[in-house]
Amino acid sequence: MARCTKEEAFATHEQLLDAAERVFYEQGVSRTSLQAIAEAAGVSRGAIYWHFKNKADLFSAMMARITLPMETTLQCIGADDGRDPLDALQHAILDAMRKISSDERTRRVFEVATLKVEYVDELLAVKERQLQTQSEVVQRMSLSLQDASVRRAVVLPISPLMAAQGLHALVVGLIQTWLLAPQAFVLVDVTEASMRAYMAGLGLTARSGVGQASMPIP
Amino acid sequence: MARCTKEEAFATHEQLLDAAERVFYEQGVSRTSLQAIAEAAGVSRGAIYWHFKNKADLFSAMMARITLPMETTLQCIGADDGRDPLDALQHAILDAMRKISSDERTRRVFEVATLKVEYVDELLAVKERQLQTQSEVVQRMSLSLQDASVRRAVVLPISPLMAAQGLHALVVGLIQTWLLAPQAFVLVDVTEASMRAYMAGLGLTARSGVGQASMPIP
DNA sequence: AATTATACATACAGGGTTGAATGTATAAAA
DNA sequence: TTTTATACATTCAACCCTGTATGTATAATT
Repeated sequence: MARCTKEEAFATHEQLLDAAERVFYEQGVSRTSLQAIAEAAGVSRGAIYWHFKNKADLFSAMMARITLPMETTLQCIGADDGRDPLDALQHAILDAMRKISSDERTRRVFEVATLKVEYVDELLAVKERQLQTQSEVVQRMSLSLQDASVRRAVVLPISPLMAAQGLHALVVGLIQTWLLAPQAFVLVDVTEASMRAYMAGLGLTARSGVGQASMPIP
Repeated sequence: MARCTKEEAFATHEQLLDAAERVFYEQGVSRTSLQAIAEAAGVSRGAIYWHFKNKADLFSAMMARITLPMETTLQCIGADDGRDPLDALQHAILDAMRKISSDERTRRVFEVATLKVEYVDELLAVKERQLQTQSEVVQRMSLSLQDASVRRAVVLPISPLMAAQGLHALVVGLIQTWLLAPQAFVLVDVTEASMRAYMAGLGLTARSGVGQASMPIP
């Protein structure tokens, strides 16, 4: 009830997000009351309304805390100018898969976002953000694939955009199906295998060496 | 209020499912009350409780009406003994994509199942059914891919199971991303292109001819 | 023709949730 | 040191939804 220091306020802010992750995961977003989250965080409902506008705002903040770091990582795959773009892309994807597999919290948030929330009304804004991010990711993938094809002096059998859309769908689908049945397969392994096959089908093969210059065929 | 004939009762049963599709699509499953569905169907809430146990049962029935036909279709891809298994598989997938793209109702139900429902509590049973179906589909895909590799006398670069899991993920991901942004790409086109690339990466190429016998390399 | 089960409609009880309004002790500002 | 804005806690009003129980007209049964 008493006013606390700024650090303490930030702490309860994080505790609320932590609690939201747990309770949303257990009960789904729509069935959890702000009362339940407040109790899980050890505060009153008033604290939630102080830090967040409503449940949608809280959910959005919970999502942002997990996805923003991953998105900024994805934004950088084009900036690594020295490395081979295909290697960078594949490594970034595999790193993301590793994180989803190993980090319990990341996995929980992804499961909530995929299976335990309804994107309607106020939460449509979150869906729009995902859509925006998705569009940017596909765009970057498209550029990386085209760059890789140029470096390898191969002609892609399909347009770079379609190739990127397929690759992105593959990644999204792998995450989705793995979340539905995590024991069905090892996410990183199947990702690596299927992604390699897909790349091979595009005529793109991984380069083990790093920093190789563009080398047209003789 | 009055008892009606069996055909009329079946009609209201279907009307309730129709109304559920519409209202669930507009408001999401958790936010729609049975009252709203009853009104949309032009009946009272009592009618719903007569035909269905509760909202979860109604949702499950709505899903089953759309997915059961598609599932039975998928079950048959291994039974077409005459045709090349790869062709059959690819055609079945493309047919499903065509249906999702063209049939408004199918698309709505898929969108509800993907973006507008939370798989918790009573609805976990529906998730389990999806998981079961998914497992069977992957199994069939695995067999088809292996069969195709034998007929073509090629060695798959990865295990048939992993290849099937990747293919299934590709399909699921294409549906998911397309539902999120239907105007972003043409579902059937990108599916055909990316699936062809994936198959090529597995060393499998489509056979235009039908009914060709197994032909080992000379 | 009488009975019975059906296919709903209506009424009822009960409970949980939201958003806002208000209270308050204290950290921070002046 | 006084003031003020902060960081919550508590209370309140209002609403809607669910499940069940009951009513009832009629198709189907015998």
